[in-house]
Amino acid sequence: MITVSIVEDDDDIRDSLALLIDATDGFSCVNTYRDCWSAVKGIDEQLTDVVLMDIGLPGMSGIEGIRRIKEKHPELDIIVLTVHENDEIVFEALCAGACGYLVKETPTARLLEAIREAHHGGAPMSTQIARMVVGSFQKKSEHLLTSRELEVLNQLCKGKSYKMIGESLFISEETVRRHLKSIYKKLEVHSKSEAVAKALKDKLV
Amino acid sequence: MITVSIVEDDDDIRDSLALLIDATDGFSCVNTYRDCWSAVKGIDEQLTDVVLMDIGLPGMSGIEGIRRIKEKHPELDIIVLTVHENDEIVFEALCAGACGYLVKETPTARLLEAIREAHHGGAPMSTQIARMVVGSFQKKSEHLLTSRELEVLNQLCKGKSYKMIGESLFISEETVRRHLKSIYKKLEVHSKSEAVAKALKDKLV
DNA sequence: TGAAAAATGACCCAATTGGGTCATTTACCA
DNA sequence: TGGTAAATGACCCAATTGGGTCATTTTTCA
Repeated sequence: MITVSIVEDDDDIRDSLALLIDATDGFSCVNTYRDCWSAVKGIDEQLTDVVLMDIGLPGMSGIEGIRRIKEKHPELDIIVLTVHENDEIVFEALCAGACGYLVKETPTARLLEAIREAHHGGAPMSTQIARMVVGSFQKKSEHLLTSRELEVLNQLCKGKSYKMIGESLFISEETVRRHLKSIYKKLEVHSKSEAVAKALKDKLV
Repeated sequence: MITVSIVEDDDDIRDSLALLIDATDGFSCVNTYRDCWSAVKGIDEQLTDVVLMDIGLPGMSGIEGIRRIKEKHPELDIIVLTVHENDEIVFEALCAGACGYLVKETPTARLLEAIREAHHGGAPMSTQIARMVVGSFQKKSEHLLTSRELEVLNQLCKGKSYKMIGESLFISEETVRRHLKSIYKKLEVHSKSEAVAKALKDKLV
């Protein structure tokens, strides 16, 4: 028996979800919440296996709610159930600790399967979301930097000093400085740390 | 009709995969390769929709092969098909440009579905892999750093100088230095760029 | 083959950083 | 309620960095 909590402000949707889950063999909807505050508090006392969570809620944002719930109960699986298929929100939700992301139009059969999947260590997502997530790993191949500059930037991201980079690449420290100047200009940054931050965030290395 | 290439060094597996795909309605196995070199060259001349790729190959590593193929044909979908369910390799493959990752034991029905899914903009993965991928977004909540130190580190990752961090957090530059010293000791680093690299790689911020 | 791009190296100087020591106040927990 | 951790601030000094200018060689490609 998989126990489920629902966080959803729309009364109709919340009730019909609860009804569906309770009516299905192997599932039990233990409690429902209309906002994040009560969910964070309620789940503390009445823990469930899976949480279905809307994130377009009034009051505390769903993202913050996910963060707080996962903070106290890391083993719990949270599936986001929402109308937003916006890039930013998907990644924020996953970073906050959601393990799955479905749009509300998901057919009930798939929704039940997703709950099962989440509880068994999976990460239920729509195919579009999955591609977005996987795509976020791919490097941006900016032809902006030359290959030598990329090598230097790479070393920089390992925390090396000019001197050490020079030794690694068998060039003088001065040449490292030359490359760095060029890199800074192209990336529009003014310090090592900014360059490293940009390189890692934009997956240049 | 979805066209498929196969890269796989084991003759038996390669042939039976090709046979399966050709025997299925809506699929056509256009060519097969026993190593990455010939695949990179061959796919140039005979482009397909999807590539099934083993990555435990002799010669050029499958990862490098993925990188080279995607470099020339970014629109092509590469599904890794392997026995390795090793963390590192999964992420390397995805970073290199693979859109899906399946283990070789995958039932044929699921494999065909995965090819279809990849071609329609999805990212076919086993449930365990999907969770690994999603899990990689979650922050490591190291209690190592104090909350104030995390704030400072956060600013540092935006490329700010001590002076600017001090202004942002309404503390003196000297106090920023104090926190940085403590952060460096805890993270075992010795420069801003190393700290930024560690913070971003380990998702501390 | 000849121009453009890339890679190499040097010098100067001000600003920033890294590491050391010392000290006070606030917050929290046992 | 008393000790410990956290947060704040200061000074010193050597090393590193960032930005400027200048110049040569090698590679690449039209």
